[in-house]
Amino acid sequence: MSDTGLHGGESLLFLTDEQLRKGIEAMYFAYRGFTADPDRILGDHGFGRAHHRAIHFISRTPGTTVTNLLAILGVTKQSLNRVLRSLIKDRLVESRVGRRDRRERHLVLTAAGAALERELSQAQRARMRAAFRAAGPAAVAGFRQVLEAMMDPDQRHQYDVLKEGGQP
Amino acid sequence: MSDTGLHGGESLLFLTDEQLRKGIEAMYFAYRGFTADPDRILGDHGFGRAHHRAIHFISRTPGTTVTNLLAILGVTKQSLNRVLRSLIKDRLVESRVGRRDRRERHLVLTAAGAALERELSQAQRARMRAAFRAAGPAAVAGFRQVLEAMMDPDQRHQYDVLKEGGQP
DNA sequence: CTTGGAAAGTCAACAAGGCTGACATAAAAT
DNA sequence: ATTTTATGTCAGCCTTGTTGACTTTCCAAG
Repeated sequence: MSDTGLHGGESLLFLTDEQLRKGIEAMYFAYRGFTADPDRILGDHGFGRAHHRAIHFISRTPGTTVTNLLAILGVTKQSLNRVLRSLIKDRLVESRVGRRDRRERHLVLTAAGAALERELSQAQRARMRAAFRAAGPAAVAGFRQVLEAMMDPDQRHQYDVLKEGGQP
Repeated sequence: MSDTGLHGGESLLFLTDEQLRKGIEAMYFAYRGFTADPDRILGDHGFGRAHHRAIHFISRTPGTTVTNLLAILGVTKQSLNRVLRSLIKDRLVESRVGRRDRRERHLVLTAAGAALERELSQAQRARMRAAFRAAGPAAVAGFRQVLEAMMDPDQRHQYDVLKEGGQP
């Protein structure tokens, strides 16, 4: 652990149940704000949050396979498949049969898909930017530290792979 | 449009699209960790996340009315009613007719309801505590600042009312 | 080469929990 | 007496999760 520096008679007041409860409620209300703008946009286009997640991660790692996406999203392939099918039908995502392994489907956004992705991520970034700016760089660093410590190890791994990787 | 507003000589590197994207993904993966433990417990008991939210806020403000809960949770009364009905049927929540205003229903947890609430909140606090401890007090302060800045104003108001209030 | 299993993806059906709309009742407010 | 408010209920729809059964494709052991 990151040298908690909590020994001797140090104050652990930030670990009281009361402080934890505030953290829990902050997480709950903030997440609703976090998803509010994309949800509105998606509703206008006739999609849901599940579509957003697929679009986001396909945009992040173009050409990813269904199995890969499954690991990131942590849902069943049947559930993902339904979402993917509607995105493909509406020409936002293209599914390409793998060249080496023809069982695989490689997923990429079409121009229309990329346009929706931009619309969604711009809205979400705008809110995040406002929050970051209001809180300042030091707070942002703390925010990220706590969130990373809160992830399940598996999810944390998915996050880390994306974190620095990006599109090479 | 990275580096939206570099003025003066100030470094706004923490507001680049790349940093914002990491914040967005951190929020997504962390929220999954945040809900993972309660979801497991709820599944064992045959309830869902919606029941958890109701139980949590009834526990926080015992005797609260349905309308009040509606404002906090931001769902329709039909949706909340379905959840409440099953909680009442299973004797986790008690609905008491208002004394002053007999249209109102005041909601309180039964002993069984309080027991489940403890089980859920202990699990959730344990994870939050581990994350807080790993990140340290300064990070926790930043975490809360960013989350509060990310809330919608209405939600922020609900949060503030609860924040200091507790049970009077 | 064949065959048997594993991996990738698809289809069908069900459940939870959102939503809207319409309506009922009781009590408070005017 | 009338209107408004708080609550509850029925019916029906949608999204998004689930499990089970199935096909296609690949690969490796015989």
